Amino acid sequence: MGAGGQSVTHYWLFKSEPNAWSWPQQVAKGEAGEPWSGVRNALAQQQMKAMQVGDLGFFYHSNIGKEIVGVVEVCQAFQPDPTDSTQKWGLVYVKAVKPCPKPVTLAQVKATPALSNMKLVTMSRLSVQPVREDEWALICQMAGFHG
DNA sequence: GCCAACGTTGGC
DNA sequence: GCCAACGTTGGC
Repeated sequence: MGAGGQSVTHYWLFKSEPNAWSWPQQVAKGEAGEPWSGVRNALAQQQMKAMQVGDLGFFYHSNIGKEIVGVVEVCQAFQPDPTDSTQKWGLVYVKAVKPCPKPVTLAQVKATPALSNMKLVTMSRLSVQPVREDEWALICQMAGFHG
């Protein structure tokens, strides 16, 4: 990638309460993926607008678990959210890529100085967040991924 | 179950 | 257009 600079993969983090939508449910959707509907926050919305097919994201369980449990890939770009009658909000589709061999907990993230600027720490209520490339690489290591 | 953070709403 | 009140999210 990189030639022309427009196919660079960007990294994200999607939060979900496992009560409402869990990693196993996401995995069960397979290649078809799942519309990430219901986001009603302008900042989170901006992130989804900026996403491109092929971008990767962490799947984070909020409230219960409080850990990054897997990796998802954006498989459909930003489009209107059919659950929104005001036509104001949109969504992207994400599909499960792989589970984390070792889930990375919020406590671990907070205990890691290099991750202390993550939105997960500094803007804990933002449900869709950008992740820097160096943060992505480090968390992948911590999660037990190689390469 | 509590509380802090923060976005949204509505009165002025 | 400001700001107080309120609701929601999410960590603890």
